[in-house]
Amino acid sequence: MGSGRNSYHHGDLRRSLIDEGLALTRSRGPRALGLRAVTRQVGVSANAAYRHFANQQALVAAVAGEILEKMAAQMREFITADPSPDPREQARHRLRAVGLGYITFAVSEPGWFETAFFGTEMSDRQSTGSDDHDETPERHETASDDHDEAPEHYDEAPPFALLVEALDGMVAAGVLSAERRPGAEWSCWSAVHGFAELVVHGPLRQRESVEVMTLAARVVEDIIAGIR
Amino acid sequence: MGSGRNSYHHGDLRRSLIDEGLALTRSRGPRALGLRAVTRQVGVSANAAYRHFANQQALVAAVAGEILEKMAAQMREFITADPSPDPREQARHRLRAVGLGYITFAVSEPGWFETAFFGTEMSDRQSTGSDDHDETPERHETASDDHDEAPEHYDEAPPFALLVEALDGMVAAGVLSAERRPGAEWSCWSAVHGFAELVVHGPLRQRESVEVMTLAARVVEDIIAGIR
DNA sequence: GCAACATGTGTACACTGTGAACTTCATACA
DNA sequence: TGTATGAAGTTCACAGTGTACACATGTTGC
Repeated sequence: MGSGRNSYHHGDLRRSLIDEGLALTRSRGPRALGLRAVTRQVGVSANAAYRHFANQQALVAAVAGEILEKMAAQMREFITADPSPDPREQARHRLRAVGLGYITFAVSEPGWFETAFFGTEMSDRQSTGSDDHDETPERHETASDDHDEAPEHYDEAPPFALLVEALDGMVAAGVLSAERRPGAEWSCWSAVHGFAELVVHGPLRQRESVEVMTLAARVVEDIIAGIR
Repeated sequence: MGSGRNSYHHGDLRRSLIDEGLALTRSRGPRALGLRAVTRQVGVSANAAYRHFANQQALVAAVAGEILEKMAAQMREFITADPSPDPREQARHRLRAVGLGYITFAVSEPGWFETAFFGTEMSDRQSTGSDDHDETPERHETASDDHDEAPEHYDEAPPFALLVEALDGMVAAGVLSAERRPGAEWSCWSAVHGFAELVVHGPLRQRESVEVMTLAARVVEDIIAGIR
């Protein structure tokens, strides 16, 4: 059948829940992504979500995954063709675009950014807090019964892959020496992610976005110069 | 009288709540800092906390403030006297120590680090979510415009002040040019905070701490080289 | 047509933060 | 020496949360 919801069964509830999760987090961040809130919005009972997600965290992880895809897509748009014929300058431009694209996404979609990187942390269940100290042996990852589900693998996330590509391109173009290549992703990722973090819930929060992007350009420039 | 709790009144409940908050967040992060959990641990009713804090966020903010003090203290310990007589090298060493001290704190006290920078975000109340029409009966507004509540001033936080000091020292020592000084704090803060973030809930989470500190040294070196 | 199965509903429970009214105690003042 | 006052802690209540369990409903293979 089509994706209508004219009857008892919904059609594609999983898709609808994720879509509504995207809408909620876009405007109000990860704390708006309650299990009851999402199901209420879709017009379905709260427990219906458990047919498609092991728990709330799994829903958040699924939404976060789609946000990371959107982020990578916007970053790719950011990497337009470079007018410069010099491959050295092209490689540098590409790396710059990766960094600025990352930050641009965080600035223009703070709710999504927050959800992608801190969403699952926000929705943790409590653990009784009994007085004797426990070592918290949690780590129950719900075994990922479904196909997708890559909740915490930032290092496999599409934006990270773009960064790695750009850095490899730097080496290929001869702008970055091979022995300084390993570890460079952590410097770049740290600077760019840290800056986004400062914008989203740090001291740069209420600054004008043009001022923010000026500072962002400085940060990106500095870290590219720093990895050498 | 002393700080005993032998009678109906507690003595210094505010202090005890913060101390217990520090203990809880140290081992289990900001999500363990529930209002009921803290008061239960102290042995007092839940609403007793409201005599000392406007709400849960205020408690978290108070705990976060004390953590930032501890962080700055550990960073200051990290800045030991430099054997080098060269003031240029001293200034650089100082900046390096600020960065590595910051990261070291995050690595050795992840629960505290998370609480200091993300604690208040974790405990936000929801707002009904029905963007349709609201027929909520009269809602008495608490109108708490009265007392301040400034929980988010990272840029006035002690660790940030240490960074600014170190950068000014770089200029004074002639290692950093005056016209590249403005904005340099954002580059450094971004790189260091971003790296700490990757360690605390990013892809570097379960790496050995010696390996983490090796990578940290690289990041700090890169960003110092980058600001020029 | 009917069993098996997947999907959505209803009820219930243990939690949470917080408001309002009540109780206890320490202290200033007659 | 009382006694009013007010700060500090208690109890009760309420709305809201995630989720476990039993049940209802619709789809699909035989």
